[in-house]
Amino acid sequence: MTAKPARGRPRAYDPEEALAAALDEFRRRGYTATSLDHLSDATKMARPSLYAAFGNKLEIYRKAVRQYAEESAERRRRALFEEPVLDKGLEAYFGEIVAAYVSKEGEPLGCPVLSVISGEAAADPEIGAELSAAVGKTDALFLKRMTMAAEAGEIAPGADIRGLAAMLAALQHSLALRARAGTPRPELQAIARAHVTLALRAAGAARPN
Amino acid sequence: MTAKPARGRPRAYDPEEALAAALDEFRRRGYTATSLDHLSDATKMARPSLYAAFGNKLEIYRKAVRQYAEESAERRRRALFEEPVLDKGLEAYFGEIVAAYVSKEGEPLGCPVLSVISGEAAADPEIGAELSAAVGKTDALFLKRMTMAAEAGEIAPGADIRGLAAMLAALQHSLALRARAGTPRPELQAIARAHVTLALRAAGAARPN
DNA sequence: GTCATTTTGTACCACTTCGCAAAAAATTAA
DNA sequence: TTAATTTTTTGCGAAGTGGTACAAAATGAC
Repeated sequence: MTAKPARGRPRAYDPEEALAAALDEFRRRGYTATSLDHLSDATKMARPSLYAAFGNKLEIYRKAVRQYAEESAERRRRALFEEPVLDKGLEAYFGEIVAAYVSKEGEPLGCPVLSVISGEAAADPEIGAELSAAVGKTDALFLKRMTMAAEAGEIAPGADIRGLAAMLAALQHSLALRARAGTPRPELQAIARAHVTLALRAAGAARPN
Repeated sequence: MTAKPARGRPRAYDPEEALAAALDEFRRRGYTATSLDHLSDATKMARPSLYAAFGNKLEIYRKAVRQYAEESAERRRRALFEEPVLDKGLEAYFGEIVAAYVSKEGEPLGCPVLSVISGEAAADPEIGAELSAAVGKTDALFLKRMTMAAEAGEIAPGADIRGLAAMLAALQHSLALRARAGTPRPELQAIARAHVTLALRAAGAARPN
């Protein structure tokens, strides 16, 4: 990843930083309310540069989300799967989720996807697809983990694997929404813990507490 | 509620119909993406009439939501409380929720509040308050119902009342989001049923099935 | 009919929106 | 130096934004 010497005028911005700044802007304002001028200010790139580098508004958003997902979601996936004990894996996963849904300054901003494009998803098919894909990925993740847990005998035989996965996804959706509504971080953590505990009890799991 | 003879030129619109049409527009497009022109078209009211009748955009939205809430949320509240058996009450409640989150034509549009203003809630304090209030009302509703159930001995003594209430609220949040992402009605129903069943099991409730 | 009253319709305001064309600047290669 | 290449900068344009002023229209009261 060393910088190539390039040929023409060197670019005055770092694409990764720019996309991170753009995502932050989207996260604060919502998709539609974020204008290219806002993005231009946040990234310190002139509008035509933005356009040349990333494309139109939707493409900027998509690229910003992809960068975020590759960095953040991967860490969450590991938290969920590299811990063999289901209870602890879920604890770690939702710890990462809560951390991701709160800004560095502590503001509960919610999810860069769920909390940001929900409003536009019904009217714009492309954005609808984006939201649907995000939901689907989370579902698949939990379904896989619950299947693993069932095979490992961590949850009662005959338990409703799909239902349990959906129940955990619901927690994630709820955390995104609550964060967006301003619920502070400690409360989000408490909600996550209680929900996981109850879900495991419903699963007939080996009692953690 | 009979129409008063009034004095000046009679209004050419029905306020209730206009607010319903406005809410539908908000629901389809999201808050920011819905312009006064869109509302003007949908309600067949000229923009100045809209303004004179309901106020600015945010007030139009608020009044449209209030009308929806008074009509729809009241029915849900009754479904939840007038059925003494917890299981059946929850079934009825979420049946109403799913119905409300799908349009008459069958399009899964989500919640007129949760799915519509989530994007704007972080940037605009007034909208943030609106979202927060909506979340809080649902929480209070479930908390009250679970407290009743505990007193009636429908759930295990010492059960986590707050946690269970939050878990049911999470289902509602998840249904709003999934509907917004295009999940068809039968699937929403199935998700709701499974979630309620699992939540009741976690509560140590009298087994329904 | 005439007046007061209320709603409607037309037109407009200042501002913002996305997107782009074209020129200027900064660099490497020759 | 000159040429080639890439990025930045300036500025524009057509459309849309929320909001409003003001005259025209439609009614009941007198």
